[in-house]
Amino acid sequence: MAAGARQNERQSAKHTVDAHREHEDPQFFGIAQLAAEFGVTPRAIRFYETKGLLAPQRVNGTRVYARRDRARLALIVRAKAIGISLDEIKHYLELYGHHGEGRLKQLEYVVERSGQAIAELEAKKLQLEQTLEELRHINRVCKQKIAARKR
Amino acid sequence: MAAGARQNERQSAKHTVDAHREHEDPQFFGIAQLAAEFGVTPRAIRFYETKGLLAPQRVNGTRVYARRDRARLALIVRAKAIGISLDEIKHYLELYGHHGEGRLKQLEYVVERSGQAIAELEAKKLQLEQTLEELRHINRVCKQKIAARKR
DNA sequence: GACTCAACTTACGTTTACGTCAATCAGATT
DNA sequence: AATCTGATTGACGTAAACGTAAGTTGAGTC
Repeated sequence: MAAGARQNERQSAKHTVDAHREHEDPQFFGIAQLAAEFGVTPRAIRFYETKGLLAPQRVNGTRVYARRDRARLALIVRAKAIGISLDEIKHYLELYGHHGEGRLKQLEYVVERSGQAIAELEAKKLQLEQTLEELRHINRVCKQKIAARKR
Repeated sequence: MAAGARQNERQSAKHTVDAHREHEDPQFFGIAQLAAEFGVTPRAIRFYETKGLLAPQRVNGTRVYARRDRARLALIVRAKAIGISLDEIKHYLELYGHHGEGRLKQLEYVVERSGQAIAELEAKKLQLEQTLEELRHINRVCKQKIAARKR
């Protein structure tokens, strides 16, 4: 992964332009690029867009993702991995978006919502740790039994 | 919750029997009881059964859950809260079931599978911690901004 | 200007995890 | 005996999160 950065080089009229961009961080990304990088399908990314989680610019219809969009996608993928629904993720993303410029009322709202989100995730974390404990116990016990039999 | 233990007392022919059982842990549970205790619907519990996650005894067709079944349900509910699919949960439950009596081959299988499960859950935990960090950051920053405005 | 190729849209199919509804049936109550 | 309660079994419906297929469009290439 993260292989989308260095594409196979081809000779073309714009290779000099490419050359002087070679060591910059890419500013924009295509849908397939991001899909490969984050291990999701382009279809999924378009789906997130229909759900209002992403809003890339269009260039003649083609989606062009800026680094902000890339960051949002990263958040989406991580949140999904934890088991958060897209609807919830949307709320989280709104938190990420609005904590810069808002009025006092808005800031307070963000504090409240993010507080809630933190509490919920911490609860999940506890559950997760407990299941992990139990699995580790099983693992340990079985290993001991195996060792006991080999003697 | 956990209110299923003390039911409203009623006068009946077996109140003496009830009396001498009053301070024991209940051995068996009904479907509605467990549903209330774990915050799921009876229909969901039956659904888990069709998926092979539970196998309560039947008394004239009525489901009667022993403490083992109750424990399994507890595991299911916890695992679900983390975002594990029922299919995966089924595998986990098989681990819980078989780590007592198995042959060496089976023990080794359990060690391997539980090792995998542990690795996956630890990955999830890392993701979760990162999202938590970010949310805490947002929360902190917003609180500071609010404090700054109030001065 | 035809071709290619990637990306687009529209629409329908699929899987997971249930909910809802209807009919039924066993036990307990009246 | 009739009724009421609580549980059971299908059958069907639904929402989320995509996948798949079919046809379209736009940007470069020859």
